[in-house]
Amino acid sequence: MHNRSVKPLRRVDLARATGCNLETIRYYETIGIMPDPPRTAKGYRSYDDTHVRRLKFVMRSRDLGFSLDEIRGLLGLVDDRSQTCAQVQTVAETHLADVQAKIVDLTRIARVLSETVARCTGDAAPQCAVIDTLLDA
Amino acid sequence: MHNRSVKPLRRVDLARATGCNLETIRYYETIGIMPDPPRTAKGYRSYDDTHVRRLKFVMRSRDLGFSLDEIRGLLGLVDDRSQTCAQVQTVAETHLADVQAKIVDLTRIARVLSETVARCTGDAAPQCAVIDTLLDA
DNA sequence: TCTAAGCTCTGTAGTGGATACAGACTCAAG
DNA sequence: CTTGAGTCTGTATCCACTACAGAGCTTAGA
Repeated sequence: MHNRSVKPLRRVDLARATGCNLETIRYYETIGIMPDPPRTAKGYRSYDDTHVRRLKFVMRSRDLGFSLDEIRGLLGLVDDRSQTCAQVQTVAETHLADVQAKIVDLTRIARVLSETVARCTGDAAPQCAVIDTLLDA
Repeated sequence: MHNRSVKPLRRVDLARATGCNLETIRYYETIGIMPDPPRTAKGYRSYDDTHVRRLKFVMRSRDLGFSLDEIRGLLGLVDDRSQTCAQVQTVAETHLADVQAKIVDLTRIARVLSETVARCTGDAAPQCAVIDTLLDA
């Protein structure tokens, strides 16, 4: 195993390494998603590889639509490695069901919208199929 | 034309007639989506049919996922009846494109999630396909 | 007539998930 | 020694609501 010490990362470096917004890092620290990092003598945050990995985990989870609360749960399961798989599976399956419900909703909305827009004349008339749909009970 | 005067509606009556939350009505008034209604001598809001129709319009629009800003635009086009159809069509088409983009996103997310969950053993093992997916770069 | 339920009013705070900005400070390269 | 890029903190803003406190009013029934 190599033992050369690695240069600590500044906040902007962590942001660049992960693609995360600079301010969001601080936000994640205040709400406990990311740990309070060690500080330099002057009070500057000092990150390392573990922070990069954890933040990437958070961002991939957000990208898959997990809420910060769900991510807190997932991180807890990652940190405390016991009985992991079944519990994680439950969280993921619940989330998947939410996502699928949202897709159903949006699909209905898209259908109504495109049917309605299709009835538009598109001219300068004051009458409009979209407005009619929205006005009709 | 009938000319019998109609009993004015209280806030709770408007809420019940439309299915809108009580507080949301006041919110829509403060942000200008709904007009400031006339008041009784004691300062109570007094609504009529026009408010019911307008609020129903707003709620159907929200149901179709239009933002309050988009709804403000649609209401403007409803109120000021000139050149309506083409403009409304543009708003609706833009919104439809947004919705379709969201569906694509969520579909990708659902695919990743279900593929990942399918690899779960579901047992008490500390190793988990979901976590692996989230950890892997 | 009295009472109790059920409304009304206002202002303000909280939600989630960030993002932005002010104002002061520090660090590194040229 | 200057300049630009970074740091720090606290606080405000966004969307679309929702909730609550604490006061006042109205109305139906006993």
